[in-house]
Amino acid sequence: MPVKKYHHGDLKNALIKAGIEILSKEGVHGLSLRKVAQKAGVSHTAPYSHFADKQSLIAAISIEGFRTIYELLDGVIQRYQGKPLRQLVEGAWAYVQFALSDPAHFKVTLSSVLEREKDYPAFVEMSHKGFGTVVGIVETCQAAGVLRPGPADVEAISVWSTVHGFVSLLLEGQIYHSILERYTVRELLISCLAHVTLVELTPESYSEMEPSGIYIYPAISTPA
Amino acid sequence: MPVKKYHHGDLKNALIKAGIEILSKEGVHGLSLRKVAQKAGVSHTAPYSHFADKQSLIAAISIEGFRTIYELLDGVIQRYQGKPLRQLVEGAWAYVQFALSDPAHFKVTLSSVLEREKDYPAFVEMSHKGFGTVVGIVETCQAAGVLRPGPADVEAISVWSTVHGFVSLLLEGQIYHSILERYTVRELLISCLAHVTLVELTPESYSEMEPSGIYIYPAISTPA
DNA sequence: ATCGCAATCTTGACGCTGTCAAGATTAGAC
DNA sequence: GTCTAATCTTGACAGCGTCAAGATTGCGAT
Repeated sequence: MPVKKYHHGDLKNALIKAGIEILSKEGVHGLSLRKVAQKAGVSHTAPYSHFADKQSLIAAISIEGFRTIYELLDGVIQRYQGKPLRQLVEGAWAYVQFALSDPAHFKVTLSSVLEREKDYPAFVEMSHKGFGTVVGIVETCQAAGVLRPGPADVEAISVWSTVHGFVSLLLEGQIYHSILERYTVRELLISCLAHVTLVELTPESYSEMEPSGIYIYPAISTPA
Repeated sequence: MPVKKYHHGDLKNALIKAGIEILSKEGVHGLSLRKVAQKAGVSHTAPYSHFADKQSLIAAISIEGFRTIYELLDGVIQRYQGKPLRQLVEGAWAYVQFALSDPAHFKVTLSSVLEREKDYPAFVEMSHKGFGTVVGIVETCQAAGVLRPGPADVEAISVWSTVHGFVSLLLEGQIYHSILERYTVRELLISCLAHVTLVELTPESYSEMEPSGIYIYPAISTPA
């Protein structure tokens, strides 16, 4: 633990971390390179030794977002070995949880402030890794008769589109009180997922068989 | 047609129009109040006579986006009277077309740069109107046995989530070449929609019965 | 008709932003 | 121990959103 050196030692990661924190607290609007630098205790141009420009820092933050999603999904797969439907539902739920617990980070990661993804191969790689995990869950579900047969990547797009669309609309306030008064977010998610599954899936039928969910992110209560 | 007066006459709408154009050409990053003002031929603070701040202009631009979506959906309903499945598929397709033809405007409209929607009642009203149209299509489809029975607004969320999620992932580059090489965007959309419908729906079965589609927005070819 | 007011638009300024140029500091290879 | 490249700082610039003050003008009341 160095006290105060000219060379920071691990400034790059410190900047990414500072950026994610500012994003969480102040939203995408409050994220500036100068504030990130200040938070890391360096001058306002120090970031340029590690990032070509602001976009490049944002790309790094997006990568961390995808890494989080990947790790959440991977954790779900481990936790529900041999239970394809649970992997599907809880994987989707973990995705929603992440989005609701850190909306700004989620938006930056997937609703991307980031143009020209092609310039950031590390970003592409990590997002591929995340998609690959979804495909894996889909394949497991197909083998178990939970999802339709067919090309797993195409099926994965349908599944991911549903979940991602739902959480996007939710974050953008496009799902209104008149609905959120009657149903919890989890029930609505399951209602969406019920369309893609071959087996019967309702909030009631699923909740009967589910254990108390333990998640990294605290449950977000439905706004009244 | 006034030539050049001190008072513009219809500056508010001119600013909205200029904003949408800049958005289309330069993306959300290139949208600044000063540039919008310049494009409308007024000084850099003139917009403040019509909009409280930048957010307020963006809200107006979002409203126009929702209006466009609403009109597209309404046009589809008119064009396919008595054909619920077509209303569903072509409505979704129109949504995708708008998003692909003007990604920045679509993103601003629905992936919203706009926080605190509550401060913009006109925005809320127009987005409600759009959602109401979706609910209408859903009800028609339910009556025809094309969609599952149940609360139409909940079903509408599932449908809209699927379509919106698909187009969002597409715009963010999250649907990869390995898939887009094999399928057109329209086929992938229909594949997603097939999950929500009760009737059989495949790109092949649907395309056999579809007329050559005429749309306001030109078809976007699938990137090779 | 014109007076006066309120709406509209301009000029000027402020602090904040991303980015570039030039120089200071230091870690690590030889 | 010296040299070099990586790292960080200081200073500057234009563009941004926004506020304050003042100029211009359309329009209703008189």
